[in-house]
Amino acid sequence: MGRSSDSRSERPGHHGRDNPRATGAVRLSDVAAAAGVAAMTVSRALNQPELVSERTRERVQRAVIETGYVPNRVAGALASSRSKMVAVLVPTVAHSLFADVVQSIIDTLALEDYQVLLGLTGYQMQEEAAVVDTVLSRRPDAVVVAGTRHSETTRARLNAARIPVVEIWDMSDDPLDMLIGFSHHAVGAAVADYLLDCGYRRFGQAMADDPRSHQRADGFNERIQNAQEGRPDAGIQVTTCWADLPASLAGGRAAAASLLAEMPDCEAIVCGSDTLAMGVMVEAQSRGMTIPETLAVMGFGDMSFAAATWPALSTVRIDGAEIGRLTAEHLLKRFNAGNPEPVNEVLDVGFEIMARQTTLASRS
Amino acid sequence: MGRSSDSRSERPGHHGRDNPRATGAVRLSDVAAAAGVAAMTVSRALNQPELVSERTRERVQRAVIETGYVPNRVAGALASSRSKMVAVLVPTVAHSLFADVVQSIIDTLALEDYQVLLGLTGYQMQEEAAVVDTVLSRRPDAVVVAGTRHSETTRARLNAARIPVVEIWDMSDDPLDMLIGFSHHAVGAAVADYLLDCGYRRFGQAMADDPRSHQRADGFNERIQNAQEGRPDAGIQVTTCWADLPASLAGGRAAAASLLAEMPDCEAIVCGSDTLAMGVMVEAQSRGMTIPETLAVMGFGDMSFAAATWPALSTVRIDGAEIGRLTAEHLLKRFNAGNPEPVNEVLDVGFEIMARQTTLASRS
DNA sequence: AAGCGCAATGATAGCGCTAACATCAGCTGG
DNA sequence: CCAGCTGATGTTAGCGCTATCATTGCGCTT
Repeated sequence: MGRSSDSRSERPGHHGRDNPRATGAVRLSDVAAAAGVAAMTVSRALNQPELVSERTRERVQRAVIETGYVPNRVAGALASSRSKMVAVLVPTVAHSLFADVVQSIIDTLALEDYQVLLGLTGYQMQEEAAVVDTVLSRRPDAVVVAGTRHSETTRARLNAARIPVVEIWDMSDDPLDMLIGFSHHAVGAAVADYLLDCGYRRFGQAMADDPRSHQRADGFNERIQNAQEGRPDAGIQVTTCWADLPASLAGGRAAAASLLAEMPDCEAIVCGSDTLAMGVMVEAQSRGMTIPETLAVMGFGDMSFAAATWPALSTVRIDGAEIGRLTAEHLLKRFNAGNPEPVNEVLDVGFEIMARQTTLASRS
Repeated sequence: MGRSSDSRSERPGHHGRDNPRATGAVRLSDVAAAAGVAAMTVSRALNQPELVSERTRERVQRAVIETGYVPNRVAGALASSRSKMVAVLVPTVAHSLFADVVQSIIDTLALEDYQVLLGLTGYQMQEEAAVVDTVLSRRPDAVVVAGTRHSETTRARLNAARIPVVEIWDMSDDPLDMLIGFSHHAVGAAVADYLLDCGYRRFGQAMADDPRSHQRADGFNERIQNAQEGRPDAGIQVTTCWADLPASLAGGRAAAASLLAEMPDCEAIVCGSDTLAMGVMVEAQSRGMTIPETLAVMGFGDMSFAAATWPALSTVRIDGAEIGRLTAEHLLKRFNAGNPEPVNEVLDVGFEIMARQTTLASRS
């Protein structure tokens, strides 16, 4: 059975690598030659194995290992117009909330061999527009973007791309396509309800100066307004301090100092993030104020350290991993259904108030 | 000056979009037609504007806006074998240390319009090998990978790719190419020196069970060994407890409980991360132990909350953002130099012991 | 035995871009 | 007055893969 490669004049020793534009890497055709089949058969054996006989599949597999072939998905994507990439755009990843979402999206998409192109938008719309253009030039199969407030250009470009788009982390009545998030406005309102219920009346707000924090502040303020309209003599007061981005512990300390200067008898400070809340606590404790007796503190995010501060931080829990998982699962479903049409669906994953020790449930 | 498009029989109304494989998106040739130049000229106007006359450049610019053209970099990458993508592989992004590095890499690379393909390797070598193969199939212009311990396949594949590789976050004498990080072993030794210096003798270790933590533990133990050889009667003891991944507050509590059970008179607990350290503190405080008087605690990472715990956590500071920036800058330099040859260089960015309140500088 | 369906494989023609070379006008200098 | 250069632009031929259609061989029906 010695194989006779005698009369094959096609292969003159070097593998056609005399072309100056070739990359030098092993190609599909090299594997095909090694396996003694056509290039197309190798492509199928790798991408739709069920269409290839077992015998051939094995031969191809062996040839792949033998040649050390690493598929070129750039070429594949061009030919098939499916890139198996999902662009994920978040303001920052150096913040555990978004990091959780990203981690969970990547993990879930990896199950079906999709990869993530990560773009950081900062907190500015203009930056977002630029990043959207850049990632769309990679022809991703879908885009995940944090937030619902986009510039007109951004919306137009995303629509023109005719790929699934998932907006996350916010609520909106008018999604571009799929929307998975929670209402920041509702969070603010729920926090207001909770604290009013506890009996607090004189509030400080230490918020980061980004759109989502503004929504939560609005929700909070509206609910406070309502409460006041009911009983004009309730004596409810709110003072707000906007901290610079990115939200930091130092920013929280500064905000607390400013709030306490303006409103020395402040009873509770509502914070835009757990990090700011920690800063507030440090500042208060450094002034000898006891928490929660003299000053209550409320965070946002339920970051890993929140349960471990002393006293343990009351906060609002958001399940970023869940948002990420749902997002990825939705996309995989869409991909497999082969339907790029917008679904115009909204999924509210909600939130949870974690009443711990920095707020007093009933201060008589 | 009405332009006469009379005798041009080439364009029959529809723009050649009858081809079933065309994506329907605006192409370079559409822009070229709109601008009245050749496709190649548009390509140059966008990518090497200095080669095109100002008049033409402006006309092209106008045509791009008019048509809403978004370049197809998949095709561009295939044709030029430069993808303008950098693959970044880290164990996880849901950990502020790595998140800082990733953030900083993305931000810096964005300056020259490079994008990041993010891969998560978990903490397992096998996973890493799979992820490396997947990302290499996208033909990135460089790979950044956390860690220096790779499987043989991984090393072979990275070498075969003939692109710059930067290993980060660890030290090694034998880098694949560029290496930017710090020595975990040295961190362990430095922590041991510091704590011995403070006067501590009976140590617990609460470490996460990953390779880097092992290196730090080894460094710590070796230094302790040395100290003991000098004076055999010093009475130095070390007990170690390995916590499950991912490192969590709860894991820290459990580890502390286990260590204190085994070594009730433990004086100081060295932790694999700030998160574990917080868990240890919570557990200790819940038992009424005072920190640092009864029990000292040392963290690792100097995460944002470390300075804000009560008492403030002594820890080891790593500048992830700096590592990321240096990595990205090195790569940009390599890209511009057009040199894919390995440089075999090692850059140690070091670390800093942050002595705060959970350790006592001189007890006794 | 002819006809059909089906599974497996092959040949061909692009995907949308850019490298490499070709062309062409305008200009210089001997 | 034309070879020789320079700068701007055009033409051609792929990059390495996959969609699509064509081909082949085999078993089954009637």
